[in-house]
Amino acid sequence: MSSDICDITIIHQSEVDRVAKAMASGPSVTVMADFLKALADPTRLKVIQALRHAELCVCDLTALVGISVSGLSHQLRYLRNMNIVKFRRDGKLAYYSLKDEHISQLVDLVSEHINER
Amino acid sequence: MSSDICDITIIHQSEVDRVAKAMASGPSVTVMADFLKALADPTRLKVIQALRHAELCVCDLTALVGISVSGLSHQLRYLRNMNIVKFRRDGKLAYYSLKDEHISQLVDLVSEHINER
DNA sequence: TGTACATTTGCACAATCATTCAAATGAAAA
DNA sequence: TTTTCATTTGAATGATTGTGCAAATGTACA
Repeated sequence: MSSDICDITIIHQSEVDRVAKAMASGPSVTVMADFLKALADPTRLKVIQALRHAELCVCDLTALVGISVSGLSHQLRYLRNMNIVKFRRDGKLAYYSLKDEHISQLVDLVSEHINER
Repeated sequence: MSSDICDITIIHQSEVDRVAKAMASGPSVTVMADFLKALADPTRLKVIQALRHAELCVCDLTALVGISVSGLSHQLRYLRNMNIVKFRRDGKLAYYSLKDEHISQLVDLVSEHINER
């Protein structure tokens, strides 16, 4: 059983309908992809891994991550906008830390997944 | 207490050392980032979400994802290389499915995280 | 064999993005 | 105030990547 819609050939129409309905619930893939994109970068991942162990200022993070100060600052703003990290200012220094525990869980799950192959 | 190394200013040397040591264990951030990158795209996420509900052939996936057949094929190869999906051939059709349960867990965790804000 | 259809592949292009440099801002000390 | 240092911002650039088109491959059927 097959049918044509807008140049797209659908082989199993009923299955497609069923899956399409199931996919409709839950957050949009765009939002999810944007969030995952925030984690899918070596520099940002290093920042997150570092902040799991301590609250750190920008220049200390720079040493740990191995990037220019300004490059790091760009990434920190990115992570701030995505609600992944927060910061507080103490004199001349800005201290960054993780915003909540979800991120740690996710990173752990990814670690496990990679170790298990 | 501060010191200079290669133009990088470290403010809290002992903290940096401690965190650097803690970060050394576990899979490399590059590998983790590559894996996350495979999920951090709306098209690929749609594919994954669809395959969570059924094993599907390429043309059915095309209809569900809303992309050209060749574009989808490129992404499927990508996901295959990353060991995220597998496929079997049945006559002219290629049926794709998720390779293991880790991916589903991860997607669920991301969904939850997004819903909780 | 040749035809028809599903899928893959190679190439090209537009868009996104991570990074650096230079300049600006914030904040404390002199 | 001026100076000094930590951090942020804006602009520019090189690299990566998601996508579609056209051609090639795989597979079954006539």
